[in-house]
Amino acid sequence: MARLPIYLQILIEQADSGVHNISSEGLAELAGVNAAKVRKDLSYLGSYGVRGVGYEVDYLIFQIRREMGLDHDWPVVIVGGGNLGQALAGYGGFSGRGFPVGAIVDNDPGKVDTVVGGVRIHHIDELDALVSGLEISIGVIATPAAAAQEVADRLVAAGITSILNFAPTIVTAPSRVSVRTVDLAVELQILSYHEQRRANLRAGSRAAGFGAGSAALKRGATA
Amino acid sequence: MARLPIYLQILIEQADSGVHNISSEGLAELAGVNAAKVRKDLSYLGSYGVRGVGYEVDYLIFQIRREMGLDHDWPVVIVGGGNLGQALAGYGGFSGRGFPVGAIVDNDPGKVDTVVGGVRIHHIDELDALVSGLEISIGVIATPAAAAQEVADRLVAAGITSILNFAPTIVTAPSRVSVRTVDLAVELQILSYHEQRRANLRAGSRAAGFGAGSAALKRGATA
DNA sequence: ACGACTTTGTGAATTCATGCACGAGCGACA
DNA sequence: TGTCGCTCGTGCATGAATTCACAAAGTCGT
Repeated sequence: MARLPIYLQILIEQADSGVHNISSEGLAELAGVNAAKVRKDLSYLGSYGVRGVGYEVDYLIFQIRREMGLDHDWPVVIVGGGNLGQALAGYGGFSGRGFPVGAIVDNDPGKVDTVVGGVRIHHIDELDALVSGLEISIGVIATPAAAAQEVADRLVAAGITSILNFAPTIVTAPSRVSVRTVDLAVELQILSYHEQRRANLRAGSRAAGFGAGSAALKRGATA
Repeated sequence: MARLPIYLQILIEQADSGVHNISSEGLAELAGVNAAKVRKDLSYLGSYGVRGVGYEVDYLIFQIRREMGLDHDWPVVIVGGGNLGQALAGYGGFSGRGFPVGAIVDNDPGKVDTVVGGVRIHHIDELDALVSGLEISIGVIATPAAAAQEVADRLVAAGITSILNFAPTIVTAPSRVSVRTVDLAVELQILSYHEQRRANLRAGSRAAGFGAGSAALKRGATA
């Protein structure tokens, strides 16, 4: 499930705060979800809870880590040494959480041999060698949108089986390859949508005295 | 819905390629979803399709933009002038898509007055003035996890109504404020989970000759 | 040692999202 | 102008996800 990382994060925070046991209710509270959902999610991993007591934080962390494959590092290769690529390489949040940047590649010869975040940029033609040499299975696309699909194809050809795409475009890959796209602007657009809905609601309730502001505006605009 | 930004993106690409009309089927194909889903999603905006023909791309773009509040810019304030904050400020993907960086603030006096991505860093104490002066309603948290909640509180106090949180922790805010957390490492963890599942499946089928690799491993580890 | 209390794990019910199938409307063409 | 073909909009069924509710199982106090 996509919620396991969230639980894991909370559990680690709790462990750091010296908490040894946590109930499904407590965990649900911190994660902002339903307690039964937490129990179902965790029961999917096996029966690691103790009735009347709760879950032992450390053991649960261990089990989630194991289930998610976080009991060892997964080196990643970043494609694209531009603004975003450099930021990701310099951003400590990757290495610090089990995803060290094994390599950075770019197609611009001018960028090759530059050092970013302690890692030297290689030419993209060396991708295959780097991937097999460092046993990398995760690739990060930090290129402009226009290049994203071609990069994805090259990553797949090099043997990558998981792709994290930051380019604002949809990339396709064979079904055996996992692809996740994170478009930072899309996240903002979703917030903008909420802002707009709030604005519509305010306008709607002011104008018509009822709550269906969005629908009212829609009809009003087309009438 | 969370799919509108994806449709929008595809539609803009199509418009740039000179396409004037698109059917729900065509759009579904490009978005990698079901055609009926596309029609339902779009019908939620109103009846903007023409039977027998499809949807007029430009008009649909206009309508989605309007519905999502993307018909005008939403300036954002970035809190945190560190690695990530600088990267976000320098990353063109924000300004280019209607979210110009109106201001950057940091609590480190040493960073104040530095210029990043064309924007000068202010001290966080000026947050209120900047937010009201520039009519900013979206805040971006690019600080370490430990500071995130306090920053969120200050953003809310300053009048921000939407928060995009890049810190790897859960931040809470009043329900009138929208919060989205994007934890880059969590995205990688989800990929790692898929990698692990693939590995488990391979191991499971090799060892036992059936597909329930994950469950088999689980029982094996606890027995 | 026993009973009261707490919390898990899970079957059942409900809600939500998805996909199908088809009627309705529009353009094209004779 | 009438008919045919195409595609939208949407009621209905199916399936997944979420929530409820409760028995089983454990701890703690006496």
